[in-house]
Amino acid sequence: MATIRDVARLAGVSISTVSLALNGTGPVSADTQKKVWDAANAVGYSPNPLAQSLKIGRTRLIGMVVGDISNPFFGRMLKAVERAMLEHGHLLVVSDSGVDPERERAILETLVAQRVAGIILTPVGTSKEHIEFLQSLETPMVLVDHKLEGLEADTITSDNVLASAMLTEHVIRFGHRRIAHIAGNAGLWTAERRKDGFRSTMAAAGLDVDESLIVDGDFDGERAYAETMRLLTRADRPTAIIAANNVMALGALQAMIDLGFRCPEDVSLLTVDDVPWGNVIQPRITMVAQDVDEIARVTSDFLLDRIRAGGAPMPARNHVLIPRLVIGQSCAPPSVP
Amino acid sequence: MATIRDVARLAGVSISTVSLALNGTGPVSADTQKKVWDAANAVGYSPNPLAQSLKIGRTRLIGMVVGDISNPFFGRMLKAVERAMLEHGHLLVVSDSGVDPERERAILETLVAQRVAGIILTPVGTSKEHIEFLQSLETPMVLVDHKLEGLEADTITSDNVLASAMLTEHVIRFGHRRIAHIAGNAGLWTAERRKDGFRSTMAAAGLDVDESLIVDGDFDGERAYAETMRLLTRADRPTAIIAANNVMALGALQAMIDLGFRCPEDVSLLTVDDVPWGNVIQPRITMVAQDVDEIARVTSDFLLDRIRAGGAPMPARNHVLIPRLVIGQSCAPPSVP
DNA sequence: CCTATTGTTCGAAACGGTTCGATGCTAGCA
DNA sequence: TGCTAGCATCGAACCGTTTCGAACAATAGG
Repeated sequence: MATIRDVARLAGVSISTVSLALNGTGPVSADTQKKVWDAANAVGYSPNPLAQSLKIGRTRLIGMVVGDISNPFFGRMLKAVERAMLEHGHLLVVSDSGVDPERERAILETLVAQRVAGIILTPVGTSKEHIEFLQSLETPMVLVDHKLEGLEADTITSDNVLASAMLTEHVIRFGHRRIAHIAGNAGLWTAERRKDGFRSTMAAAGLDVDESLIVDGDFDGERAYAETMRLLTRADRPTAIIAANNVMALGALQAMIDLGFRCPEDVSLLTVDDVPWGNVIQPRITMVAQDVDEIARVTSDFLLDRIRAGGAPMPARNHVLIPRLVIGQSCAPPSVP
Repeated sequence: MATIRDVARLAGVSISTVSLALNGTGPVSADTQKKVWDAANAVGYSPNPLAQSLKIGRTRLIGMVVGDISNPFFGRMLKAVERAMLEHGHLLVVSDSGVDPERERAILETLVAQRVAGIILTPVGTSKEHIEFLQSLETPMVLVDHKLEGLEADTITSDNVLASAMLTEHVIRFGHRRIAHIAGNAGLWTAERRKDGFRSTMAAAGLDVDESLIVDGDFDGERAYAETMRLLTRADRPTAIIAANNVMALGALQAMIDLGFRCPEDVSLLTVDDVPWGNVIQPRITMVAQDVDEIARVTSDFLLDRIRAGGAPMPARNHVLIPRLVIGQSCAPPSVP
């Protein structure tokens, strides 16, 4: 591969002049400018990003760390973010933390060692040390989906309380009283907020919350399947289920089907987050949807702004998405009132 | 961040000795060894990968370029590959070529400039120049899903002819005669082979192939939706549809639902590739499935082998997956024989 | 005619590692 | 005792850039 020296030799100037000319930094006379560009084209020169990065101290890589890469919700976001970043000359490094704080931390350390330009993170660690660790990172960072109390950072989140409140409100209006909630990982901000929204709406409607109907599904399809099995085989089974995310809703639906329950005739089902190919799934599940493209756009914008700022202190911004209720066919009045 | 010089100073040795000791290359006495390690731990040293890569000439990054990142099939593969690579100290850079050869080429050039250690590619370019371009790359590379005639490279593919042959055979046995095929992008190896399998099986069964029933769906859900709409509103509509991939099958199913056709009573549907959450979709679609984990494993193994070989010539290996027919409830005898 | 100014260009020092040839030292052997 | 091997360590070059202060020529001002 041609180096800056080859260009300098051919153009008959020093390598510093080549650098100045090609980067447009520093004053260079018009004809030198031309000589250098011609030489660069002649030898097919393109600068070695490694050498540049070593000198500059940072690369043009962006690290993206999420809990579960294979969640299709993430896939759609990934696509939009990747495109936006590529337009600005950034490449995307993706990693899966497997919802494991230890792993998340190890990956982040690797990314920082790699001198990535910025980090997009769906944080799963919530301990005090973990937050201090995140705070200590110099790298520009935006948090998606979760928010961490006590961490000063840009965030893009949904109004999670509102999201599950909307679902709860909706299903209550159908006359349901025994409503189950399949929650996400205990301790995770998003999961807790959705739980809060469920509880407070139930309370506001004057309904007792049976704590045994709030189960932990770990944002995982299999786990949700098992928990739903357990819920629906109880004598006092719930008449409606609200899942805290799409994957768990599908797990729950699977369990219903396998047990021979009809949805919505026997059990109503609602979920937070869009379901992949939701409209070919029967019944169409009633949900609150988030605009993935909006998330991707804001995430990219926030991060690019911070990168441009070059580490200069910036007030943390917080973008809250307003969820939208999408009515499907998965809700009906309870069969046994 | 601590550099090798800090370690050398603290340990009272030269930086070359530190490098030798830490990397285990070169002879180092036992107590020097210890001094160096202690010093390294004391200052919290970790080598700068940029500096290493600049010297070595390659990074520990792996580039992965596919046609559509957001395809859930890819998401599952990504997860497995990322994990395998991380275990070997590699990070994964993902890119979406959008099934555009120009874009694919630009991305590959960027990756090569970045000195990635290896490339996983789902190639979409098929022109002669494109193949020559790929051949000219020095970087270790494996091709997934598609194979390019005339390109000497490791490949992981399905027996695509067999895959669609199995589906065609299956649906013929139900008594169908007018069978449509929604194919992938014209010219793409995988798409053509699947088309071949369809045609040859029809011919072998003594059935005429109505060429107007073979439509181009570009491996795209929306496109497939539109084409299915067109197919099913014809007077001589087909009684069965074979989609060349999962996303197109879902698009086709959506079209059927929207037109008020019942599946399988009115139209049978079959597909190549697993469908995300296929078992909650009604009806369960009959398909030939590929083992994603096997693809991911073999892909990682092939690439890691090549990276280990350090660019030394190796015969190209070719792994062919045998597809497995998974019977669903989306096939029935034709309603109008 | 000398100096100050301006506009270009250059040399050299980083950035943080790896690697190879040279060097110093000790031990073994004649 | 002198010579050679062999082991451990070191110095320096190098990977390919950026950047900064210095040098230089030409022009303007006094």
